[in-house]
Amino acid sequence: MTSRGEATGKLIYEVLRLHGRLIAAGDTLMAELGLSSARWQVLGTVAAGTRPLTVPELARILGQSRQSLQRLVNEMADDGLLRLVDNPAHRRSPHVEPTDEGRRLHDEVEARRIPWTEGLAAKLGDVDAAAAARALVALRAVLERG
Amino acid sequence: MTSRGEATGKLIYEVLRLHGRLIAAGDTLMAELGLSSARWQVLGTVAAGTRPLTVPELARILGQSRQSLQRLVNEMADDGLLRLVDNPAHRRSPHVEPTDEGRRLHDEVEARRIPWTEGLAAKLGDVDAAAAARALVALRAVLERG
DNA sequence: TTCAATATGACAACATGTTGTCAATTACGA
DNA sequence: TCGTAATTGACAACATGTTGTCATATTGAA
Repeated sequence: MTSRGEATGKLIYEVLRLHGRLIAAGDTLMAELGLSSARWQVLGTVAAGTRPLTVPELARILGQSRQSLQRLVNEMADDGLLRLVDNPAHRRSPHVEPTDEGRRLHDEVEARRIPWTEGLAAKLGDVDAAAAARALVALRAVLERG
Repeated sequence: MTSRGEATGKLIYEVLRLHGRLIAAGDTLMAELGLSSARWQVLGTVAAGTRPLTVPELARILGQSRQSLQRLVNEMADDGLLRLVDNPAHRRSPHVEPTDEGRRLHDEVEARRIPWTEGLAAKLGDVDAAAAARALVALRAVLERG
């Protein structure tokens, strides 16, 4: 094992370890809103997007299976957070949009997420989060290519 | 939102996006061995450890709930991969150890994981994976404290 | 030593994620 | 244009993860 290999393996291991703690923290932070981490991730992606997305596109962005996202989106639509609107470019695959209630909830998510993130950033001191994020983007790109 | 906050938020978002792809890649890589990502993570942590671990310790290391790990460990013990041995320091909470079959499987996991990781590392070019891993460790430490 | 707080295993209910399958639609090259 | 390959939604089966609860064991402070 080369030292570069060791470092990459460590990075992957840390991504796996961090994930559970981020989900737990997110669930706690948004519990008052009745939103799970899975749901505010979807809401955030849909609400922040500049262009409308279909369910399969959402799944690719979030790195999950098409079927998982389909079910989650259907449930969130049933709950009045999302709306499926005609996609002129594809008769079968509608665009996913937040409803007014979805947008309102997303605003509340952001109102909690931003100060929480700022708190983390402050405690991170001089850690270069931007460089780390770029490394993760690069790793994701490699995984998506191969 | 400060620029440090933005960077931390981006880092968190990328951890969430990357996780699904790593699980998928791991499942594919180890499918021949009949091991899911959840199982080879447990096997790796138990097999690599210098000291024996209890189920709650494993859960804390992997960032998951005690109950999830308990079930997974019980199932893997039923399948002959793990063994629960008396813990002199705690009558109720036994140590989790790999069986011979578990160790053999772990060796095969490593025989697949290492070249796969080296391949990723090579494709990552001059990305500083070690620095990124240190940033994730720091972020995890902050989450675990707060 | 005693006793309250904490930790642990077991179980249940549920949310979230995976794969596989199928029919229908869409995309694309010959 | 035609025909095949890829995409999509729906459904089912299952793995993995969460929380809550309970009884029991362990720990630590008075």
